[in-house]
Amino acid sequence: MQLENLLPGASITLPKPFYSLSSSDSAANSPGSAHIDFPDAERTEPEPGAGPKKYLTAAGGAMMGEAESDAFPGNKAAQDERKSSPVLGEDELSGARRYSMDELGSDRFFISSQPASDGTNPCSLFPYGGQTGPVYGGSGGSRYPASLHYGSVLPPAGFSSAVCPGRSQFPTGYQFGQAPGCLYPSYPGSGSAIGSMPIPGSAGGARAQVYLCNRPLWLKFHRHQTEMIITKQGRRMFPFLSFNITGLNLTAHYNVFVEVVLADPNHWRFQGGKWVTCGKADNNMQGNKVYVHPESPNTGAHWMRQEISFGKLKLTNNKGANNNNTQMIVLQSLHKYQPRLHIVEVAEDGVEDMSNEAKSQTFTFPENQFIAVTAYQNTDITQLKIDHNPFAKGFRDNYDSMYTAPESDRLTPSPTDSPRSHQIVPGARYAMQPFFQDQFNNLPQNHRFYTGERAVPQTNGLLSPQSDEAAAAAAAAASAASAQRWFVGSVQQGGASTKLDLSYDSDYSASGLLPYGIKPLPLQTSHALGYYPDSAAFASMAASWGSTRGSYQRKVTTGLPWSPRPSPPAFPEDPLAAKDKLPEEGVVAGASPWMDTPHSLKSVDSSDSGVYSMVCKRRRMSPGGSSTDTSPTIKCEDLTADEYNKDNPKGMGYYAFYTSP
DNA sequence: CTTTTCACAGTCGCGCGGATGGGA
DNA sequence: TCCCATCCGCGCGACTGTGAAAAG
Repeated sequence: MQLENLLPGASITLPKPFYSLSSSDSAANSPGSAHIDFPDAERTEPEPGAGPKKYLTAAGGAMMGEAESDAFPGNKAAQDERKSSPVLGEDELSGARRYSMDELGSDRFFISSQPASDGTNPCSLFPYGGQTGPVYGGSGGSRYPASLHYGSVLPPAGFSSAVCPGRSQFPTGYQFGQAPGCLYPSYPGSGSAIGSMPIPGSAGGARAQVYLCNRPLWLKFHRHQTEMIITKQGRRMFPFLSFNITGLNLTAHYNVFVEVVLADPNHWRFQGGKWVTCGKADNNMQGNKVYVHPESPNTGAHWMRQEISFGKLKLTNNKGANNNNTQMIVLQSLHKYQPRLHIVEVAEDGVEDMSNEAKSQTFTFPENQFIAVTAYQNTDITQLKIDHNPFAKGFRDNYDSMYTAPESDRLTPSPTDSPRSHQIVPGARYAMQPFFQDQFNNLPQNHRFYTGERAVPQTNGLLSPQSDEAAAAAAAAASAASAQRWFVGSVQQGGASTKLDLSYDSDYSASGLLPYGIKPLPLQTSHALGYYPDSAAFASMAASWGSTRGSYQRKVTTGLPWSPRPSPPAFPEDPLAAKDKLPEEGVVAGASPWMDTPHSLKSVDSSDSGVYSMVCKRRRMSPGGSSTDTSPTIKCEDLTADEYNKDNPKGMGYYAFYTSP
């Protein structure tokens, strides 16, 4: 498919950097900055003195646990911590502003848990709320009203060709892929790309909204600076990109594709246990940067009916792969990239409607950023990949024996003969499982907590195969309706809520998602990489709970003077870290999340920087063969992931939800 | 010394073919 | 006895990270 056909004249814009603007930044630097309210943020806002933190109160919240809670910048505590974090200074190389997007915690993402605290209802957090607040207009000015598009902010004039000369295939004016589609020029802005173009046929100028399905997992990686392997043959991404879309015209046709652009102008290298910049990025890298979803073009109903996964997208460093393999995106090693989702309305025949250049939307999730590598550098990432990627199961430590540890080694007793289903899933954690299960309505456990009152009936339609477009459209419509009912219902039911309700209420009700009917029940589809379950997100979340860090056996760190946490400097303020510590590391103040590392290892790391360096580079399998301290936790992690994967091949984490004001 | 490439072992899903069982 | 459907095992390929070797 020709890109030109897809997007000729498309006004795909470089989304403004995301998360980037702190409250002060927004006010001082970006009068036109988009007021992106990250609904999710609200879920994580801790209410000191107001009882258990929200993300821990409800089963759902607990389940989402770290990934979610960590992720949200809205966390005041996290913000505070971030502001005072000494680690912040580590990013001198990258530049604070440049990576402002990584400062996942700007105030503007802080959505009060109190629906009326600011005099607005949750709706105000979204574009439909009639919000006319400032929207980042782009450094070069946007040709679009700032009140809209995130994905409509055009890059500075001349940017595409001057800065990114690599995208000659794009028509002049088509900034979309400007050169390796450089995103960084506008980095300091915000960005969570939110599509917001009016959709023909949609009353009130509906704008598409995109949810990052496996966001918890992405966040988990993002926290350590995600790395993606690139090979000549092409390597799949993990986590892979998976979205849910709403707000499209049911009958209109769209092309959906992912573009991977440079996230910053630097060349990176892994040194001293962290990523540091070293020189300029090569902007002249040629090669395909776009991966068109194989189901494109298709109707809005189709796209909204199901999760849109890009699991077959492959990354390569083989420049020659661009011409003959549209499934591969050509990247350059040791460069940081930002995937972007594009939705372009096209004619039924797949040809983009040239008459309306505004029919394109771009969505960017900062947590999708990654550094392309030919070999993993950060062992944390390696371990995360191993732990969560089904294809890497063979590399998991004690995969077989992990479940046979003595009872005394288990975190929790196994009351039944099914240790897997218990020891790894402590109450709160496990309680959340039904939440996910419910989304797919495919697990026996569905009925454990929920009965007829659940949203199941409402979702049946969604889950049922649709025979034709009309049905699909109806289903999609019903999707929104049912979703909304579901969300609202759980909120309105208040105290009568089931665990699910609690979780949802806690996590979403005040988030502002309700009014827009997030799709809580994506259809199960055969194409969605069942063998690549999104449940990894779930697994990642579960894995992050409790004292399960030992399994990672990171060699980095603990004794390092500059930071207890060798996480990339780009995320010194990552609220993930702050939040992460709350539930599982609070006991050891200032301790690394990986403090469970065997002592022998820690001592080595802390005493010898040279050794440390090496250690950081190579993952160690069960150091010392001592599994007593880690096995149980490993079990927990893998078990959770495994169990969930088995039972819920389509399990999806909660969504990251981006919309524009 | 850093980065890239390659072969390797492990897991998993899928397809094929044979075995089995039921019905005509 | 034949036909058909189902089940099961095997082999293949896809995919993963590892670790050594090669390349720069």
